[in-house]
Amino acid sequence: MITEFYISPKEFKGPLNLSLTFNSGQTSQPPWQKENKYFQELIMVEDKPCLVKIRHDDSNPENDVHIIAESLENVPEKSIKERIGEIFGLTDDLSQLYDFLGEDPKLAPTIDFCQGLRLFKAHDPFECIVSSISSSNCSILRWTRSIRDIKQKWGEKFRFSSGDFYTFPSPKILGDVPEHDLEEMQRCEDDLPEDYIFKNNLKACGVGYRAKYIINTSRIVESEMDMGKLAKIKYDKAFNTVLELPGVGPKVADCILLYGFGMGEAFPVDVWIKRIIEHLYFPHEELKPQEAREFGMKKFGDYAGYVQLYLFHYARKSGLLESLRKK
DNA sequence: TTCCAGGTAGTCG
DNA sequence: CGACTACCTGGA
Repeated sequence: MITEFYISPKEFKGPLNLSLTFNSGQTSQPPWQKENKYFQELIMVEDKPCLVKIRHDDSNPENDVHIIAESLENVPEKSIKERIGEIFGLTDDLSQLYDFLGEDPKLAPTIDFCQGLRLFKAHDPFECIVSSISSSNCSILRWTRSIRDIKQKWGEKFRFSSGDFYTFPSPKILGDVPEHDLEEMQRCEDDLPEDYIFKNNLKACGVGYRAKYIINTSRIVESEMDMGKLAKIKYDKAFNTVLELPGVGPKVADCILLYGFGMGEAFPVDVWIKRIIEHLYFPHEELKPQEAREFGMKKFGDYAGYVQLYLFHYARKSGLLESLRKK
């Protein structure tokens, strides 16, 4: 069953640039698959699998956002629209954000570089947790490939007119997956051909030493972490909670809370954000990551997540990033 | 071919 | 507590 509708830009505040939002390297989950002019992904709406295709002609901010959703069961348009709004931050008031950025001479230049860039939230918090762990000390190319492989191997497959799509596996399933070739072999029956290639294990997805973090994190999420509760508690408490997961340090914790749980006051500090903050605000000092995080949270408050996003994209496009490369 | 980027966990003082 | 380093993979 197909649901098709439009969202008028009058329904949200400030501009939207959908391609920019997808391609700004945000660490929540892999970007959606592009087909023709549509970005598409399988998401759960009211617990029902739904292939959502979204398109926006970014050249004109007056244009409507076009949505085509394909589902096996009936899913109300209103629910799909709400999910889209959450995921692409359509309820975020960018005009207000730009007023805030404009007040700080260090941040004002980011506005022109990032028109319509919005926080791209995860559609599945657990996928976001695993993505964030996989992304640590790792290139975007590599961890997105890993997540794609994990979905194909252990997710549930759904067939749509434009192809097969997979859900991200549940914590229960992922917590019980073999860590590496040896473990997969030990679990198998003995009558395998000599040249059998083991590939149904986590390390075969290219996650490296993070495989055991992912498995142990899955088990904790499955047995003792209430994701629904996590979404409702305050940022500070949530931060300390997710910090306890193996493979989750301060940077990954903040990515999980920002992208997976929509906590805009999180300020994820990677090596680049640290260098950018030093360059802009502490030109003759070297900060520790923790100090950069505290500075950002205090100075940017509820906008911290957006400031991080805007600073990084601005630095990348303006050439600042290149000039800050190692030292 | 070797080298290196990139957060976290573990170890040492 | 702070400082230092091993960890895995793939792209340069």
